[in-house]
Amino acid sequence: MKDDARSPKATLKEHLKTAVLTLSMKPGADLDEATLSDEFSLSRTPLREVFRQLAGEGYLELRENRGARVSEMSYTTLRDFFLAAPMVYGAILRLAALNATAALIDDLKGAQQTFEAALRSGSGADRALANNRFHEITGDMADNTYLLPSFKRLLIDHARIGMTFYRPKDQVVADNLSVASAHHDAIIAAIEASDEAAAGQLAIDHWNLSRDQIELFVTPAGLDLPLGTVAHKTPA
Amino acid sequence: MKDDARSPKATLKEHLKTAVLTLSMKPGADLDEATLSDEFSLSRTPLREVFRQLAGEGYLELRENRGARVSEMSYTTLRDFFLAAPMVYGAILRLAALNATAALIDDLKGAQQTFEAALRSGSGADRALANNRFHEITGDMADNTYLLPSFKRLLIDHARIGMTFYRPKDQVVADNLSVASAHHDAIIAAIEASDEAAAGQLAIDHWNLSRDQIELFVTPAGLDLPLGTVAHKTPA
DNA sequence: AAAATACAACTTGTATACATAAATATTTCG
DNA sequence: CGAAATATTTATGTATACAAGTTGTATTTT
Repeated sequence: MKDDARSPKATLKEHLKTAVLTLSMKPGADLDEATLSDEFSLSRTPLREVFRQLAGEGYLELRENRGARVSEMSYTTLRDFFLAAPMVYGAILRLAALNATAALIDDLKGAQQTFEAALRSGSGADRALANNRFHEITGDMADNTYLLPSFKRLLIDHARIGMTFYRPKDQVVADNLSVASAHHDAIIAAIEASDEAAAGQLAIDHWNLSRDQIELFVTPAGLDLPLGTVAHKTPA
Repeated sequence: MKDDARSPKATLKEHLKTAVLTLSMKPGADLDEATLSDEFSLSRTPLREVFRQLAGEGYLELRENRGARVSEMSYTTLRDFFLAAPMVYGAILRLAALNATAALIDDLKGAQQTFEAALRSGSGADRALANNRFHEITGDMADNTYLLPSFKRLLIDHARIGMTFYRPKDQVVADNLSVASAHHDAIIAAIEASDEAAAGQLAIDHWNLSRDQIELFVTPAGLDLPLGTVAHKTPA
């Protein structure tokens, strides 16, 4: 299924993937066949095939006689995610260090430049997409049929988690992002040097950073307000 | 997509999965839409949707304008497989030991009984399917969205590798199978006791057994025949 | 005789019309 | 009024017809 990038089908697929990753379509949101069919000038038959394919890749969920919706994120998601991610990503980066080709290393450097550009001047969505692209390439480098399916699902929710727990005004968050960018550079170096052990360790470090950021978000420092300031509704 | 088990669509899906797992459809084999459409009294539209879904799960591969074929197994398959399998299966069994419900433990025991019955009197395909079912249940127990996709792909090729490297006449193979069955019993015990460490170790042991059996198959003892027995073509 | 090209048969992709199931609004009756 | 039953509407599932692309074969050309 290597779609021509210009076909309406490929356009739709790209659009939906981006929308899911950037949360512009929220988890659980319903997809209407008729509407999308109109918007992308595509009949329902190929549209539904795209749904099924994206469901297979983990972007959507299909329910019998009830259409498609964006994959849910529940409160067990984060736990499942951080259980699986270090292991899978560690394996991916070790294999990437062993198997990377010169061409893919170039791609990875390009993706990192795009990521840095997005850090400086892009939107949150731009940053999430660029980061996603960077990691996808490491997956290509690892080139293991059996690890990729889980890795790609992790990347989907990695992007969505990043979008969820990002607060642009927060200095700590900004600092974390530049650390993440430094990680990317170190990952490139380890892969280029075929340094399997370093690559594996960087995977762990990278996820620890993500987890720290989420902890900051979930358990913030309490607001410093005296009790008793809650507004009461005036009786009619 | 919880299909009614009686719907022609579900029947087709079941049939194709089984055929792929048991090698009754060989890796790389082409699937003809018209023929299958006839055989399962289903029009091409839903049939193609099933193709796409099975492609998402790793049973089939779709190629633009060239229909579907059964997923290939290449030279690198075995290597990729044994790289990923111990890690993923180890994680699955550890999580299964932590999360298994009583209902699923019952299911697992039932699957193991079916497997033993197949060992005694079933065909190679029966055995592969029963074994596949057993491991699928451990995946359900682990209940981690991110690990399951890779695990399920591993199970597909585990079944196919088992079918490929099985020789019914060989005593060593038969012995290995009864060891495998003993592993299953030990796995059930570890899960029931919530013994995470034991479960993880059993995963390793189980794959080592598989790998040994394949080595036996790939590098057999040479045939003991003298040189010089090659027949020459008589000149005309 | 070998290569190139044009044609024909077949396969896949898409659109549309129809069938069926779910959701919603309406009516009926307690 | 309110709850249940029923009609209406809307959305999903399937079949079929047609369009577009691919493959194999026959013919032509060198």
